[in-house]
Amino acid sequence: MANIKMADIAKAAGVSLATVGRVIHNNGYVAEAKRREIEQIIKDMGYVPNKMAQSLKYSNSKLIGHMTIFNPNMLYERISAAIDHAAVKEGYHVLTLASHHGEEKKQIEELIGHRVEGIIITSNSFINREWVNKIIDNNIPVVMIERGLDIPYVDLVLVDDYKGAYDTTHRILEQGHSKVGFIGCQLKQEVESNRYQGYLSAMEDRGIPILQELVKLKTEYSISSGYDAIKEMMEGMVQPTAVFMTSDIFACGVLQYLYENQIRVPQDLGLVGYDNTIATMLAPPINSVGLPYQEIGNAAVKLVLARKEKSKMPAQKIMVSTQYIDRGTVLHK
Amino acid sequence: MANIKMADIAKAAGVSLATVGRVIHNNGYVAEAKRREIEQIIKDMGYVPNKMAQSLKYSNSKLIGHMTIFNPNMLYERISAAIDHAAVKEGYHVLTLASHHGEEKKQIEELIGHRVEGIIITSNSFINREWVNKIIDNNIPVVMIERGLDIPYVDLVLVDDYKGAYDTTHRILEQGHSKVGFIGCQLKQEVESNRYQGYLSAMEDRGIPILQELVKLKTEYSISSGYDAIKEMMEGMVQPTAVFMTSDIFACGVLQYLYENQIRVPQDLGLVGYDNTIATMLAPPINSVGLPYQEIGNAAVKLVLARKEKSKMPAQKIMVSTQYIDRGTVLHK
DNA sequence: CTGAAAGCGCTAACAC
DNA sequence: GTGTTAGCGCTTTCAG
Repeated sequence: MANIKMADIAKAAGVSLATVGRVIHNNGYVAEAKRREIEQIIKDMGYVPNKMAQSLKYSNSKLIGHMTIFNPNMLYERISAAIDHAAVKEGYHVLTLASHHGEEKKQIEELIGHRVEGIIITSNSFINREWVNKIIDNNIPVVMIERGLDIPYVDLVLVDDYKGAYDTTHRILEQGHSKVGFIGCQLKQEVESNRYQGYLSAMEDRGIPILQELVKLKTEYSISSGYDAIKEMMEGMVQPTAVFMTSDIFACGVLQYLYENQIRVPQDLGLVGYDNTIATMLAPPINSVGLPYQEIGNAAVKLVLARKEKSKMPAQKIMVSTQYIDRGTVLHK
Repeated sequence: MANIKMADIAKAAGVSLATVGRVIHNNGYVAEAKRREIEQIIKDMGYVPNKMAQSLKYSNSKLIGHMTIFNPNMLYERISAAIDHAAVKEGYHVLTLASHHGEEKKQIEELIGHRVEGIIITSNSFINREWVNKIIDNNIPVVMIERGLDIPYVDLVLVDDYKGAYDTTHRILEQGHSKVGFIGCQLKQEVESNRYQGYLSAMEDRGIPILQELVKLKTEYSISSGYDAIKEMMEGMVQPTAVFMTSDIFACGVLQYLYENQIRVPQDLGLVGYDNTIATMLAPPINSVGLPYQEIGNAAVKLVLARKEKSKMPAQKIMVSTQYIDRGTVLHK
């Protein structure tokens, strides 16, 4: 009762492969009685078409590759889920490879080997042009999410981080705060500098001077970086009345420091995170800048499939907007 | 420059398919010069063997299916990553389908269609015997993680939750606490009743009466359930001095309530969570009962591959142990 | 209305 | 040392 193939059905029904095929695909003419009989046999024997054989025949795998990197916060999980969801809607499945840095090249070969019809790369800072070009050379569409390289024919799904940071900072300022701290990551990529620029511009547009003591750029997104950053700030010369962080993961460390030192949120200090992943789990749940995960997943899959059709169309860039989630952790001053 | 196949290499090198095959698989005799030449051509043309064709030929897909359910905490992510890791070590890839309840049947058909060589089902409470049997009928090994059904030939990777809960409760009691609260989920499956029983037994073994006011069994694992549970407890007749929760996600809600009410951890109340996923992110980071994720992933993959060889061996059951992670959130009383 | 047969890309047994 | 060929499971055109 295992590994039934079309031929088994055909034999059992005393017909040819072609007839079974017609029944399965509901096309061509098959005598009604025979059709019903064959359908019954298929059900009884539990036959399921072999996708590998189909793929080989059609020269399409109905597979999309997703490369991502393990992430301290839950971005990866959210986007992965969104891509899965979007892909299934289009009749595709996703082969996800979550890499530890260093395995990228092998992974790309695996995906090409599987003849995936597109590769989505999420927020990977380590991918290099050479590998991406290898994918392109294989005529496989590449879509990069959140962190993109400017490569011909590589489509991008980007988050409007500048606006996200600007608007958020602006809101905090409108609440009457002026000592607004910033905790972010070093400016090695656009994501980081966009968020930082958004903060700077919003401050400047209000004519509020930037105090270097209130700006902390750490080397990595981590709980301890958040802890260290807020500690430095609070023990420094100037104390913030509100802090904007470019990741919820920073907020974890920040809240741990504040907890130890009995500094209350939002009474003593206002807080806003980014990504809106962990924000809701914290005590207190904090305001955060949310990304439209499903929209990102849909866009990425759409771009992959579009480029399959027209591989030489100019690179598309889809920009999605963030949404400010207000949980009351910034008080009016 | 796209979709190179063996025949292209053969033609470019002026040799037959067989010779190219020998070079690729490094077997048989090929003149050294020719071998080198062909290797160069393969590299230049960026040829990567088509796994679908190989799979069809070998009748093996080198794919393992993983079915999981979206989970409020991060269990899914952790186990998924561990399985991926273990599978790759064995030369397999994982097709992960994270279901929203209701799609299970279709998903199983997809996996069978892909001729996966095994299916791992993680902590899914909704899967039913009929579907699992359909998989077995297709001669595909099934391994269930954390929540298993007692079905012939279905291997299980279980967590020793009874011991995890017993030991944890025991430790808390040894710290001098006696009013130890319990926040868990309704006892619909073994996981839940094992954890509850562990708590009960540890209490009883110490001769400490169970106070119903200190036991809260909620309908779901969620932040708000944790919040409600602790609220009920703290506003009730008897207050706990420490609380054991069967999931870190409960701890989120608990800490939110405590924060609002200025109840300090661990000074006013001791706290221990479960899963050790979110525990480290909280303020304060709390003690938690950790699962050996990589061990679970390894075991699941090992069982799948073993059963591929001997499909009729009696069902195996691998029991893994939890580990208490102490972050100091239970004080000596 | 139904069947025969070619071919998707690859492997390996067999022949030279 | 190297080439020819059958066949993995499926689809589909072309003949009947």
